[in-house]
Amino acid sequence: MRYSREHKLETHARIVRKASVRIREKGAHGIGVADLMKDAGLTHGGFYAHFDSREALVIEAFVYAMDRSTERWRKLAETTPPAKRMAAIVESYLTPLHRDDPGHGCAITALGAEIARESSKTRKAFAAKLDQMVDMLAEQMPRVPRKAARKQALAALSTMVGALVLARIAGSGELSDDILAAGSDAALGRAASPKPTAKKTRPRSN
Amino acid sequence: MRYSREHKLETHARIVRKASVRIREKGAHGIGVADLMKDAGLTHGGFYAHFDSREALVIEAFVYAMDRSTERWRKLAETTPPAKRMAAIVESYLTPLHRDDPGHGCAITALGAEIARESSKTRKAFAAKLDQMVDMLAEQMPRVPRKAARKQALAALSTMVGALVLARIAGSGELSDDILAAGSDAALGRAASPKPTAKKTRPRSN
DNA sequence: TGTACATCAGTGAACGCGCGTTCACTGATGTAC
DNA sequence: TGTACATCAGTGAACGCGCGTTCACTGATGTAC
Repeated sequence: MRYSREHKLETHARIVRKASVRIREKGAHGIGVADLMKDAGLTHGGFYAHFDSREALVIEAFVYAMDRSTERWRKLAETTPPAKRMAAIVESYLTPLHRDDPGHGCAITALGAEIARESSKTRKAFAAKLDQMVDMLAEQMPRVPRKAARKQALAALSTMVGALVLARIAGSGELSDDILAAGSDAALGRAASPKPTAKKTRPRSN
Repeated sequence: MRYSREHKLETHARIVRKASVRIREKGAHGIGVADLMKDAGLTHGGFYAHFDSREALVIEAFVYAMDRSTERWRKLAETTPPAKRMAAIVESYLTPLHRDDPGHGCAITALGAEIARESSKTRKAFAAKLDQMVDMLAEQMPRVPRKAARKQALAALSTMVGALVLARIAGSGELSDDILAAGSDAALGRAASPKPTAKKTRPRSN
């Protein structure tokens, strides 16, 4: 063989890694095979030595991005006291930094709506990774029964994803910053209840 | 003129109306000019008698969709007692019906992430309509100061949009229904707080 | 009122371009002897 | 160990196709007289 087995795996991984950034930046259909290969330092002709189709790369790139997010959150949780874990995750998510750099951010926000329209195969790969991510989040809720923890995780993730989508639409002005703040408070149960006269909960210390 | 002035306005409106459905279904780049014109009962050559560019139609179609959503919510609010207005809006939003019919649903969820990547002109048109929608939602919160009402509206809308995105990724199984339920509760402040030992707030009656 | 003309929404062929994919070829390296 | 051969990741030209856009033309209707 011209190159060692390792070399091919490394090249493959590099294409996926670079593509996962560019696809999050430009959308699942926003960048072509030739440009993606160029980003990895190659020419487009070699693409099909690594992937059956463009769609196969999109799936791999998405899975890579989701695994990195989940892993980053797990590490963040490990180095944070249990009671503050969700807050640490939510607050690292709803930042101007994340809003302004979709290429290195959450793949759900960058690609979610688009992927929901892809082939059943692509959507299912996406759904499986989403499920893993929710499980990981649910694990960060100490002393909450598994089912309730998952529900809280789903609610928090919904708010996080929605707030980031809205903030990106709003650009980078005051409205956008307000959205990030409102999303953080809501995801952490700090927001005033929509019932107008409800008092704010004062959580017991733990 | 071959056709009356009215006729042209009607045709224009019909193209926009049909396109707004198809674009929400297929994505901002998911359907071509020829198919969009076909949907309106025309051939593609006539397109540029109505629009400067494809992008101009995308903007009009998006604006149309946002106006319809805002208007529908306003009407729903009018026929609902003040204390139940947000609940009525949220619960009509997070349904399997809405999840499974993006073409007639919320344009933010269907197109948000994609539009955030478009030209500045398109994104700003989007942001202006988002702002209007948030204002309308904030008005549905009786006896809450304007600023707090807007914050609550932003939080609720974030949760609604995020939950619908996640539900669409999840497809139509159990996970998907769980997401809708968790999103509804969270958007209405009914969710348990992420702080594990906090008591649920009992809102004063009003 | 009736007639000749001007208008322009709509048609359908054609354009140039970019895309995903294919293919014959290359040449550095692994492998067999 | 040294040499001849086989492999296959990567190259770059070419393919077919669909897209947004342009354009010459049509013909029903509004308008001027």
